[in-house]
Amino acid sequence: MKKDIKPTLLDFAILGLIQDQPLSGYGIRKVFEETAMGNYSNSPGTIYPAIKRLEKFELAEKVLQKDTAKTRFQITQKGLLRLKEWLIQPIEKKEVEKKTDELLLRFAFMETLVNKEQKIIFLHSFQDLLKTYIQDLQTFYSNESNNMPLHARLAFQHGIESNKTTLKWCKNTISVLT
Amino acid sequence: MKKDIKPTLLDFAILGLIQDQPLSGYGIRKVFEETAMGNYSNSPGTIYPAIKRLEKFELAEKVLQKDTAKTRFQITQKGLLRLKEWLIQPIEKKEVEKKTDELLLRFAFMETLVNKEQKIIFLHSFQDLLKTYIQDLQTFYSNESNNMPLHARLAFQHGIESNKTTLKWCKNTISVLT
DNA sequence: GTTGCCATGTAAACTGTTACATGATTTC
DNA sequence: GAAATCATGTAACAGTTTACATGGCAAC
Repeated sequence: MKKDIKPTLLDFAILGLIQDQPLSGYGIRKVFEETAMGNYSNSPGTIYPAIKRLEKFELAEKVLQKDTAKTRFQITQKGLLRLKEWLIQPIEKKEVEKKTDELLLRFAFMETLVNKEQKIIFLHSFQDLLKTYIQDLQTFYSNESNNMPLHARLAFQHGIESNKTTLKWCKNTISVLT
Repeated sequence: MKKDIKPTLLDFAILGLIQDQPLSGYGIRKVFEETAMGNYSNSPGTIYPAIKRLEKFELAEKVLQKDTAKTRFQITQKGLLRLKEWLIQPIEKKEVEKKTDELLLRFAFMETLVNKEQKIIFLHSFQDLLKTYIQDLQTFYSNESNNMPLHARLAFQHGIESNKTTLKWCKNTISVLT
């Protein structure tokens, strides 16, 4: 039992951050606190246990320090593999509908770890699923908007427009990468 | 101690749903599962404890049934007050930056519970905070984009475009309501 | 008559939040 | 030398997920 290692989204966010350069726990907290990156908690009670989890799973490890500087953590080989696996896993319908942010995070971390073909596959898949979803939303709206209260209708429109914006981004990003 | 009743976002989502018509636990689950509404868990282990919470706080109560039909829950007077309080609370910077969905949900639930002036105040506040945030993002982008990896840059652009879309929605919605 | 959905719940494990605690280093 | 920030952690608690369990009712 307990064969599967199931890192949380936060775990992957940390792995993605340390894929380039090692960071201290505090450094990670600062990134989550100060940059626009992610809605991840930057509280010590979240970050330090998460780092411990990654160490336990052998996805991250302490950097051997020469001097007595602060302890920093780097990604392991196993961690890189697991991160890459997460990055290139097929996109699910549910993710497009409710977890756009997570997909964007995955894209952001693909820079060096994923080859160009896989990036394009990812973006095309994202694009196609978005098209279908937008269609569904619009069909629903055509059929139901007369029965919907004004505010529900307006909020629904926001959903449609948001997804259209993401679709445009997909198109543009594909053309940038090609 | 334990004076404060702090409903979770899920609690408010349920309260908003039952502000009109009573629903059963299963009915609530179906809404979360089938409609585009919210990213809220529809698992029984989440919904039923949440309903119990609401009952404990006296924000929702069982509907007295004549026949032996399934138990449904309705919002109480206290629940309506608490919901309204949540709806009209001032928007914080952090919410605009990281919790757009929650703000949209609040707007969707305002239909009958909040008067027109308060709706407009809400939308103007949302709009103003968005303008500032977009400015900040663009300033950051101008200064830093040359140091940013391609994927980070592209993901960042998505963030800017998303917020612009929401800003447009605000403008349009204000004009619809006025 | 059995398959599938309606309907409600519980238990264990885990994650995340909040608050507390501590000490070093930097800045004014 | 006081205040702020760097830096790491722990403990209690609350909420969510996952899996399990159960029974009624409808359809075919």
